Amino acid sequence: MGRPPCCDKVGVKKGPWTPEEDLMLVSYIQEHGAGNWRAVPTNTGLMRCSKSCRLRWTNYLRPGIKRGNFTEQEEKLIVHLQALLGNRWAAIASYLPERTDNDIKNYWNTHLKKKLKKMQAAGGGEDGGAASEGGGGRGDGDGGGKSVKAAAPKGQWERRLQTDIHTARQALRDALSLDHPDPSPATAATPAGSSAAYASSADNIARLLQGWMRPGGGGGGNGKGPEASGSTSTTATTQQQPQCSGEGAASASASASQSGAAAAATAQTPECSTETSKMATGGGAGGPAPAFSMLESWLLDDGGMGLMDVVPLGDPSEFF
DNA sequence: AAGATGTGCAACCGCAGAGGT
DNA sequence: AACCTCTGCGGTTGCACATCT
Repeated sequence: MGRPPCCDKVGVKKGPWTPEEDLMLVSYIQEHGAGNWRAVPTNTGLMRCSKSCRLRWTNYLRPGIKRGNFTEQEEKLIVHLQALLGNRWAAIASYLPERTDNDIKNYWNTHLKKKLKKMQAAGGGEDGGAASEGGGGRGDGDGGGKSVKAAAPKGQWERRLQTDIHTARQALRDALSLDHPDPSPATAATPAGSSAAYASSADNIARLLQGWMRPGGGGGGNGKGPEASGSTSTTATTQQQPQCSGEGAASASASASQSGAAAAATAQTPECSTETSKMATGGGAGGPAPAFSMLESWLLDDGGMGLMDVVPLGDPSEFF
């Protein structure tokens, strides 16, 4: 008996999401929490496949997602991790809690791959670490990925990470030491044009999210945080972050970029931008997943405490 | 100014693993 | 133990926007 399709192909809407659909999805998740995706289309009346809803949420609407403007530091991390882990974007994304695997994957395919190729063509380039590490195995990342795959059962990337942890540490140390502590210039250097593309009319969604994230409960809707399981761990992390509406706006708005609306970026409050920059420098006290500072302290801590010692295997993101 | 080409991003598809019955 | 359903992941595609001629 063949497996039934995840959703009926007939009557299922495809293509870009409209702000209205986003709203419906967000308000549903707000009430019921993320999860049980199967029920989402039925309960919301969305003519979307459950998978599509989940994807939309995890890649886009979920609070705490940073979009565009990859910093140099992030870039290097990605390059190194890709060299180590291959195209295991979800695993890589767990090191960058504010980024989605899709985002990282896209960024790799559109920017980094070319960049590395260029560097290699130029004879190594400044990012020697990545280039050399990637060297043979990189290619399209398949080499690395497959070799790792062969070593361990698929879907058990946490274990593989644990196995690779020493190499990963080394690579991360390289990546971070190559870097200037302040990533912001890279961000600032990015042409405003691209970020403007994220402007949208969906700031109503942003407001919705804002209102949602404010309650002291620490976000995550009803605290269900169903996505906190397994490899979607990044979600759990980001949901704990004190949310800045700007972030929400940025995420919620991208769809709107397709409907060509106005700038939701304006919804960003001054405090929020401060928070955001704090996050960027890893100096954010208290809340916002200072990924890099944590990474750095982890790296600096040579006392033999592995990442996995700190983070329960099932949810590595809690480390951040 | 208009058309052609290139680039980037959001979304879809199919497969595989995990968990439940 | 076997089967079924749901969820997550990675690869790929198509569209919209930007840049160039």
